[in-house]
Amino acid sequence: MDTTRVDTSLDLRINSLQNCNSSAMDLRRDRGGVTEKSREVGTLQQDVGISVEEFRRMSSENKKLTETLNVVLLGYNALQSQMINLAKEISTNEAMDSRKRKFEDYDLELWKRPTESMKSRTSVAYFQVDASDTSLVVKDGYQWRKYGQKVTRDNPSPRAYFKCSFAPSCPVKKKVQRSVENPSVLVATYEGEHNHRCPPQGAKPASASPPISPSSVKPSNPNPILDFVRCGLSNPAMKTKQETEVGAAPQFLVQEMVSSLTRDPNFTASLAEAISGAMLDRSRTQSW
DNA sequence: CGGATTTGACCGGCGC
DNA sequence: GCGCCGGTCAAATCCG
Repeated sequence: MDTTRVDTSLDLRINSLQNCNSSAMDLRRDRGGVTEKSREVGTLQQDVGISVEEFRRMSSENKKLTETLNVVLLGYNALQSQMINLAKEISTNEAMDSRKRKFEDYDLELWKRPTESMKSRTSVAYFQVDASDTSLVVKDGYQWRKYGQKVTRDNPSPRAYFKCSFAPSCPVKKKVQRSVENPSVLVATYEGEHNHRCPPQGAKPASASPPISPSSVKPSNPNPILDFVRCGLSNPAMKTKQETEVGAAPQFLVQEMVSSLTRDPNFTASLAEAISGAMLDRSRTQSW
């Protein structure tokens, strides 16, 4: 985008304002004398004429800028739809086992229907812990009762199963397992929604810190996993961090997709080409 | 002693 | 039908 034009117009606006101000000051200073006044009126008329002309020029520039912005927005929308189509293709065509495929279809569904999916009952959170810490306890504001532990096939570290301590009145469950990629990270999968507020903090010691950003956990993960925490909102100690994650869930998904796409040199080149092409076409058709 | 945790057994879904 | 696997149950054990 041609930013120099914007800067010029702004400067002109400032200069014209300065002219007006100085003229008004001069008028106040030279109250006596008709010839002085008539000379001043002539100067003011000149200033007004210049200002109207500048105003027209600025309006014209604004119009051009608005049109350019529309072109950029159209390109953005086209790229966004291409991104969604690409995500669909990847999820359906890639050769992977059925479980992983199901998971990605679920992710795609989240992408397509974010508002409905945000109401879904499964969520994932990541907790930074000491790699030597073998306990699978995370500090998420709620009290849990462990009811099982299993070693799963895809992860050598055991998976712990927890129920909310308010069960059976509260049906929420969670699974906690150490990340395969990063042993110092616990992955907590929550199922269901709490129908009560968080118990007071300090009731039960826990080893892990509050949830952390997944982008700092899985920098090499090419497949973004929806990460948000719905519980703990009523707990002031947890509120700031977790509210951020809840609100930023769709934003995080977008950021992950953008970052994974920008890691792709082909996509970056295509994007740069598309934008520069659009800009060049625009500048050719417009008489700047 | 009561609540929480551990751990082996059991169950159901799914693929072959 | 069988085996695999994830999830759950429940008796045993631990701990404050």
